[in-house]
Amino acid sequence: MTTIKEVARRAGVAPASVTRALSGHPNVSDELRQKVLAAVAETGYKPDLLAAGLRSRSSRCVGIIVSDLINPLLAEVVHYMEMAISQAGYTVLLANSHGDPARDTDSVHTLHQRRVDAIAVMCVDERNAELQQALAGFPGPVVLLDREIPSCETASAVVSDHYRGTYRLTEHLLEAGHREILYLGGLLDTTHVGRERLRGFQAALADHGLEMRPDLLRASRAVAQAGRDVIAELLDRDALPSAIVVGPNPFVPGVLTELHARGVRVGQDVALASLDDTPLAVLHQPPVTALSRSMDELARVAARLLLDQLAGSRIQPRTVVLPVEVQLRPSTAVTAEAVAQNRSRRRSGRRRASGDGAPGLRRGAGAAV
Amino acid sequence: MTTIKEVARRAGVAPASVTRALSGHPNVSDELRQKVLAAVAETGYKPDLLAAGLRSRSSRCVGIIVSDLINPLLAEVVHYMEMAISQAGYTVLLANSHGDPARDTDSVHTLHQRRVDAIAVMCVDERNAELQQALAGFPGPVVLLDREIPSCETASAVVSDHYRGTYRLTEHLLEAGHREILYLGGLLDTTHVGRERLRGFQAALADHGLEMRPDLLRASRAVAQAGRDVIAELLDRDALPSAIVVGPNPFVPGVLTELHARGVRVGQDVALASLDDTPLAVLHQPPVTALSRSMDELARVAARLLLDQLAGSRIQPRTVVLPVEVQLRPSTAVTAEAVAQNRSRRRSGRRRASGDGAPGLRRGAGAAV
DNA sequence: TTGAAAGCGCTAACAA
DNA sequence: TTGTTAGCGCTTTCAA
Repeated sequence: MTTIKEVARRAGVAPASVTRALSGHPNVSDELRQKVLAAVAETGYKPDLLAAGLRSRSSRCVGIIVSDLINPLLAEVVHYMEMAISQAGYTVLLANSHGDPARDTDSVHTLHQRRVDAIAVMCVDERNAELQQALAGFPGPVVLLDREIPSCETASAVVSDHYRGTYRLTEHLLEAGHREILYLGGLLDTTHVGRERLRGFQAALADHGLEMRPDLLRASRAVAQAGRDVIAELLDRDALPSAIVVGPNPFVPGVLTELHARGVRVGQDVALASLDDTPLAVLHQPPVTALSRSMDELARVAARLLLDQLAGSRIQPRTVVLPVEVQLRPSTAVTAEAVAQNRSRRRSGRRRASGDGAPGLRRGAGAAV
Repeated sequence: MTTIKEVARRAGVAPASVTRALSGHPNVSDELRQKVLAAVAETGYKPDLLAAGLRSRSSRCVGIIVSDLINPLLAEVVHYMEMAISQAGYTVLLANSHGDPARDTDSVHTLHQRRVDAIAVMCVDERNAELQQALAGFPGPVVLLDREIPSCETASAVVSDHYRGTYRLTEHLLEAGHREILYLGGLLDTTHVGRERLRGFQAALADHGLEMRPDLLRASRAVAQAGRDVIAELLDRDALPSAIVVGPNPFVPGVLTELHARGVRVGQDVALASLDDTPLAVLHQPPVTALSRSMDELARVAARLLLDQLAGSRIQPRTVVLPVEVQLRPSTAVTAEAVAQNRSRRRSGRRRASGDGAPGLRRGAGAAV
């Protein structure tokens, strides 16, 4: 590997002049620059960024901590953040927590040791005290994405307006007469997302004179099987409510799979709404009502915040709230009353044609409503 | 930030002894180790990995180049690779090419300059000469994922058996009597995936005495809109064939959207198969036949190859081929004959109820087959 | 088993 | 405008 010394020797100049010529230093003569560029071209010299970082005390790297890259929505955020970050001349160090809060903390330490200039955080558990401490000890700017850590005063945050989105989605169900609504969320209190969504759901219920029923509140890590299990269990107990609000997008396939398997018709025997929008929600028959938001925008705003702070503008850390849209689709175009009728009609239909293999609500699940 | 000097001073030992104590050097007395560990605990010392990397000539970082992280399948590979790599004590540098071949090359240079110990490559265009040259100039191990660069003798490769998978999928359609099959692929010759899939498709045709019809071969970058456009154009020309093979998963939503919009019933008015499996393919009504493979396994095998080479076992670079499964589903459970019948029945049906707004094949698309 | 010295490759600070 | 010198924080080498 050619070093700066070798280039300097060939060009007949000092190593520092090579640095200056290559880094666009203002006071460099054309002649010197020519000599240096020629020597660089000859040798194929590429500066060692490890050494440069050590000396200049800036690695020009940004760390991204993500709770679970297998979630396409989070992958999308990383995608767009990487775009903005690399465009600004920084390289991304990626740390994936795989749903384990301890890894969040480890990642901050590792990134710190690798001397990244800034960190973007989509952690598993924002309440984790060790994580908070590790972030507080990190010297550079920190931006949280859909997370909030009030204790961490050096951190900016970009969040979607999950409260408002979920409130309006729930309101839509309540206005269709639904009084028993299953809320199937991710971990409810580890992140801003989980917390605000549940808060929006509860507020909408309260404004319609309803309380959250503990038996209709389910939460678990955002893995597909969980969605399936919850629906299966409710159907087994003949306790499927007339409407379902399902949170993190990994649950959606599981919920739909189990409903199909049991012959429960979405949009007829149950109303279904998702708090994340996906191609599946759009293309399912019937299409599924969902909350949508721009992960692109989330990423761009977060990257801008980080890069501005890195560029030295002494911007105060701040919180940006981005809008969430309700995408109304046929899966919720059914009133509670219609759900009850559909279920009882199917029940009696099955009785008439008893013993046939046609799919239908098992064990008269409609009676539970 | 505490440095090794400060720790050494506190422990009353030499800096080199701190390194030895912390790095598990064999010849270190218990006493010295205790003193060092105490000083480390007191100060919260964390070694500067930039400096360590500079001196030891190994950054303990691995670069991953990915053509487009927004593709959930690629994100999944990155997810599992990161898992294996970080478990081995390495940190991942992520470089996303956003579909631009020039960025592939840039990324290799950047990662090289950042002194990563190895590179995993899912590039946009494996034929790119600059990329090949950049990879050849990289001193560490290189592993290609679903890519092949014969010229690069230092690179291992892990590929899925796209040829065999696509062959069998196509055979399945041919056996149902389909003779006009649209092949809607990604860029056909820039990667092993694209090339092998097309080769498998053509081989299956050839073995049934058919040639590839240029008007039934479409290719474009793997973005959603492309799928939609191709179907729209074919329907506009009344030229939709009886079966469709659609390649990269981003096309699938577009294809389905357009078919739905035009009232073409998948599995009745057209047979549809996808070369990538997704939750959408599984949960679509009717479910869509697709090729599936384990991205998890792909990633693990690739990571193992890289890490083994890093661990010094002088393994020859080699190519590993992983299996691809055909998931038969109802979307292809329709013969060419049935497609023709369905289309003409719908056509006459529409004629009887002419002028109504019901969805149906426009302009008698069935006649084209 | 431990310490002292050197130096990885670069850039900042200062001097010319 | 350019060169010289020093040193970022660590690990390696060599000597004790």
